[in-house]
Amino acid sequence: MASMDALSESAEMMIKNINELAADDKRVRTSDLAAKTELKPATVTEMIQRLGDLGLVDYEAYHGVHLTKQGQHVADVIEHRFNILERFLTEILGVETNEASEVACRMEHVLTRDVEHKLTTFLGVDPKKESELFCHKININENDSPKYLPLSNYSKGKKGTVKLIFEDEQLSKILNEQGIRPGNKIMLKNNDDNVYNVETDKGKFSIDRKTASKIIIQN
Amino acid sequence: MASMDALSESAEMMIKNINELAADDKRVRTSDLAAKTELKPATVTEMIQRLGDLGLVDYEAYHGVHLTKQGQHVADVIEHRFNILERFLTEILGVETNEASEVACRMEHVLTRDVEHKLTTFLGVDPKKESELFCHKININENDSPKYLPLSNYSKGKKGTVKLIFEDEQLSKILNEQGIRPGNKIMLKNNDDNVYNVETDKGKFSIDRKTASKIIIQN
DNA sequence: ACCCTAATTTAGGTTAGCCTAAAAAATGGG
DNA sequence: CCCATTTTTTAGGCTAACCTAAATTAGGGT
Repeated sequence: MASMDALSESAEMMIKNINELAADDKRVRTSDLAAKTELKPATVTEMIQRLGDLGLVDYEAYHGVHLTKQGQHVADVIEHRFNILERFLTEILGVETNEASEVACRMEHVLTRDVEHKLTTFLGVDPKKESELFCHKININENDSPKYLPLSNYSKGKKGTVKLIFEDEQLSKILNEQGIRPGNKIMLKNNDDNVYNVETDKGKFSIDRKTASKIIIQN
Repeated sequence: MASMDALSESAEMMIKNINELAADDKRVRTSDLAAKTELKPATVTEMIQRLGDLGLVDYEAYHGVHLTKQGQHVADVIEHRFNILERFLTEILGVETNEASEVACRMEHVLTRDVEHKLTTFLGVDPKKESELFCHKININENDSPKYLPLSNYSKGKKGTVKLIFEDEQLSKILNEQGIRPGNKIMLKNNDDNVYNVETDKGKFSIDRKTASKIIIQN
């Protein structure tokens, strides 16, 4: 499989754009790609021919392109990298949307798989969902993740110690009574998008996602 | 001035390497740059001539290069971007050092000023500068003999200024973001044996005792 | 079915960024 | 102070990624 790392930024951008223009499996036309990428049609032709040689697109002269399975995989990876970078820039750093898009669009080409995975974990997306994207499974190593994480980013079964609870005094009091307080042990039993089921020495509790994001745990 | 954004990654890398090889204002030799960049000497010559045309280096045939004021500025920006990216990758994401360096080295060329600043803020003050700040400020204050106490020794209702946070870099970053950082005001609202409820200009937080003991406050 | 237009490709040019090989300049030991 | 060795530059070549202009093909309207 043509390793991603071998692809130039231009090539990756072309694949990304092909993917974004591909409506219900239809072949994407040269002129549409030219418009989207702001390149001249002749340049697009040259590029998609090269991508064809690499087996990333199915190119037929005068009849546009279609991503191959390999090409689709590359597109998925790029798209995911763009999304997490954009989320990081806007949600965590507070960068304005347009600028975040632009920067994410340039950074997406230099992320490694490991950094991508760790950033994803940091942002709180279930890494298992992510791993479906890849043919070969990522080994989700327990001890290579960041040491301090919001409860909302914890994965099922993980245990840790509460370090810090943000913001809400009222809430803090309630959590306190349930044994969720700085210094105490906590374990995330399981969760879905909105509900985090945890266990402390006081028993079992269900916490909503927003609240969970304010509870920092040390593993 | 030649806007940074106009520079290619290669050009920026060359400037970075010139800067790193420049010992006490001496001119940097082509062969040393070739060794460091793993490019051929002929390629280095070509590049530094182009940088010379851009006014970023002072190039004299057969006598190496020296960064101009403009070139030095570019080098400083790149270096700073590299440092914060590397710190983010290692300290926040937990990426292994070698990989963090490599990724930071590729990302440093695509950061905007705004993202650079926001990431810097996110990471907080450079720990080295932090300790300087600590040393300088100790004697500046107060008719009252200033007291330096760990937060864990503070009594209810007492206000003070955070001076130093010990030991834990990871945790330090988190505290930093919440306004618990050297120089900032903090107030202990109340506490029991294990939980310290404090207020800063960023809001209210609960901190465990062990953590509180690492936060030194000046009243 | 044919032609015209729009879409596409080919042909050929440019620049940055790399290379090798050859020429030129610096340098230092006798 | 001279020449042999090392360092640097020049000359010339290559590829990716862009371009324009010209040739080619596709496809719709009559």
